[in-house]
Amino acid sequence: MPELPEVETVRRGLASHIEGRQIVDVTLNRKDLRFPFPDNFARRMTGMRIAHFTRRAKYLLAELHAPQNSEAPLYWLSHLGMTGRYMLYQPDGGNMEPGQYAHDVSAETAEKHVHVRLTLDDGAVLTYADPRRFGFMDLVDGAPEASSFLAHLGPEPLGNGFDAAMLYAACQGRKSPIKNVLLDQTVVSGLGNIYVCEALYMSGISPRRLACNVGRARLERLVPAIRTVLQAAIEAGGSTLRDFAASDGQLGYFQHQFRVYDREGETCSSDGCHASVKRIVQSGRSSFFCSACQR
DNA sequence: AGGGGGACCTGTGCGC
DNA sequence: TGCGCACAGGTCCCCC
Repeated sequence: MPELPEVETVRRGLASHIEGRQIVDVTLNRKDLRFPFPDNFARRMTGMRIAHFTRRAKYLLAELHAPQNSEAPLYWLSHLGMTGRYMLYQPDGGNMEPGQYAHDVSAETAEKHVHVRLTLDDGAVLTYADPRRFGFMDLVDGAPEASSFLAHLGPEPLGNGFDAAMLYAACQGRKSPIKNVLLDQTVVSGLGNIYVCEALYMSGISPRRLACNVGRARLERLVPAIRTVLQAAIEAGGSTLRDFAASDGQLGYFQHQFRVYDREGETCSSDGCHASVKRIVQSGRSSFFCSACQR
């Protein structure tokens, strides 16, 4: 469940429960996901304490420390691919699954694809399920930003390094559609198909417009639109977290409403517009937009 | 060098 | 009810 807001929701949901905990057991049900697990993955994780659980783009990062020693930390990196999901089974029965998503398979189906199981020192069990196995995990020694997975990522879209000036620079000479540029994780990292469609709709820019033909004024609208769309989705995820906290994990489906994504044929939701939402395919992926509002 | 298309997987939902 | 096809949040890799 992959875009930045869902990954951030997973991070927020799990962080307070796993930070400070020691990993007492790691079980792998297979030797690979998208890539093989690194050598001695389970052995290297076992006994470590989870100090911080953070996010970079769509990656989750756990900083692990060996107890009673001050060696440099080890970083556990994971990416959810398209269908990865974490479940936390707590000893008091307050189970939780943060960050569910509209296209998820059922919980029962996900159960059949649990590939990793961590037991923590408070008795909680953290599982990772991933039916399509596009997700992956790695262990990183030293600075995680130097990892080959993170080294080439562009700035965080919600951070200070992302603004209209840098996006304008990135668009110069780019003959591909603006949509493709926004999906390029080396330009800005964390956006995916859904929120790019939503942000382009919100800022009135056609997904087909070539990046080199998007003027400064449009980019000045696009950047805050991206931020607004992501923030709203994170807040919607946060509201589901509260539902989960009060339940046994069966409630709180991710209810974020999309304005254009997956709404082909529906009437455009902009005031006074009676056009219908179109779907086209760009670089093999669906784009949803209003050809009247977006130019 | 940049960009497009295929590959990696399984599940789901639709039309016939 | 069953079968086949299209499609799904991502990104890596090859080839033009």
